[in-house]
Amino acid sequence: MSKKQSFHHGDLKRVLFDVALTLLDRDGVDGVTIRAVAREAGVSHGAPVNHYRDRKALLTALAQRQFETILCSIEEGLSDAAGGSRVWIDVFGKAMLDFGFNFPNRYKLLWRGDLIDLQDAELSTVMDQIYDQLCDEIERAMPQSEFDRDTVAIAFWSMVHGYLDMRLSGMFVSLNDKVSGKPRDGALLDLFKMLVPQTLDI
Amino acid sequence: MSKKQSFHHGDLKRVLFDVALTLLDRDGVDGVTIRAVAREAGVSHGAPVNHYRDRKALLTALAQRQFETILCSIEEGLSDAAGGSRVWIDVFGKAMLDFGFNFPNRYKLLWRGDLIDLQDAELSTVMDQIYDQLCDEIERAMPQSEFDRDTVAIAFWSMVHGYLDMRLSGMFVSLNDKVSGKPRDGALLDLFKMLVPQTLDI
DNA sequence: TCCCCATATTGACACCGTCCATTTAATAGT
DNA sequence: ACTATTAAATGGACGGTGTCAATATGGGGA
Repeated sequence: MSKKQSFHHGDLKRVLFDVALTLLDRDGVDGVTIRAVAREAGVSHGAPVNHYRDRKALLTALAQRQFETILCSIEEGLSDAAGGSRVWIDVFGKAMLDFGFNFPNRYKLLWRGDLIDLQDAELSTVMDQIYDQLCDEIERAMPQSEFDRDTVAIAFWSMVHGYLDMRLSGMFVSLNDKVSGKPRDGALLDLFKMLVPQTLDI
Repeated sequence: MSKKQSFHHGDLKRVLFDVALTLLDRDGVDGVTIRAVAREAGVSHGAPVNHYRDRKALLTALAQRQFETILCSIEEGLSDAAGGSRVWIDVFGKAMLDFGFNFPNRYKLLWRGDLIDLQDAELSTVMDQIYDQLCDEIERAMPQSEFDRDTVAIAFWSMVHGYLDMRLSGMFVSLNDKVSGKPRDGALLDLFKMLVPQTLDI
């Protein structure tokens, strides 16, 4: 049996993870500090090191889990709407945009290469899975085109991520006032969806 | 005349700015700390507050200057290559990509909405100038299209920024190995350039 | 039952940003 | 020319952070 549970605190690792996620949502990544997490979990500031080597390891675990969630959301969307050739744009786009707008702090963490460990095996695995899935769908949708899958995938992901990053960092708000509420969430996807098929002969 | 120069240190404000920029390039934004800048400038850690209210003010000044540089680069590019209807894609794209790859730490600072003051008047002014210039060129290139200027501008800027952000944060490197050196710098621009004119009837 | 060892505690160190009282010295006013 | 004003620089303090090391604790395997 051996419930793999420590002595002092049930399993502290899970508690630390959950607390960290709560703090991330509430205070942003700056609020996810080793000491704050420990405080909120009711343990001393030195306790977490037994479960997460350092802050970067904790944040990496958080990020990895979020990528997993996104991947699930994508797979779910793909299986639901199996069909048309341009579905991948909606599925991937919706998965990313929904996640980003619903959990801005979690989304922003995903791209803080300075705070998470990009060499982490589990993290890069799930990122690869998302990217490969995207490429597969593109390949399936347009077998032969003048641009290879990678270029289309990167262009698409770049646009979606760039849009989210600019929106979530508050840049658009401070740009021209005209832009503030301008881009209907799906506008960019509509644009990309109309652009790609016509030129890349799907 | 009153050369507007302080007593102890020539003009410390300029020195602080220059030192901060050097540290930014060398150590990233995390290295641009009030105390480090003061140390490098040879003054006490309390001195900078007389010229920059706090760290955010210093970083905002840095960011504002970089946007100015980019704007100049764009205007220069536009006046040089006055002509074709798709020039704006190359000019804006090249300006952003060149700046981003040449000064990755400076570029990344521009989008750290948590570290700079987005309400700053001078900062938002120059950001508006860049955005307006982009919209003007789009308007000039395609007077009537089904998508308004703002949508095209945001789509384009989103793609360029997203690409840069993902490259500079090291994400692509850790993604699929196939992607590592894959996207030739101009590939995305070529893609966008080929996409837009065909659909949006320039 | 007893001992081992993973886990938790506590304290230390070196940073950081920010505020404060104090000292400095350049300039303005007489 | 001398003084008063005032902006600018100093040094110390406070509370916060990450990380490390020494110590205490107690559950499970022998």
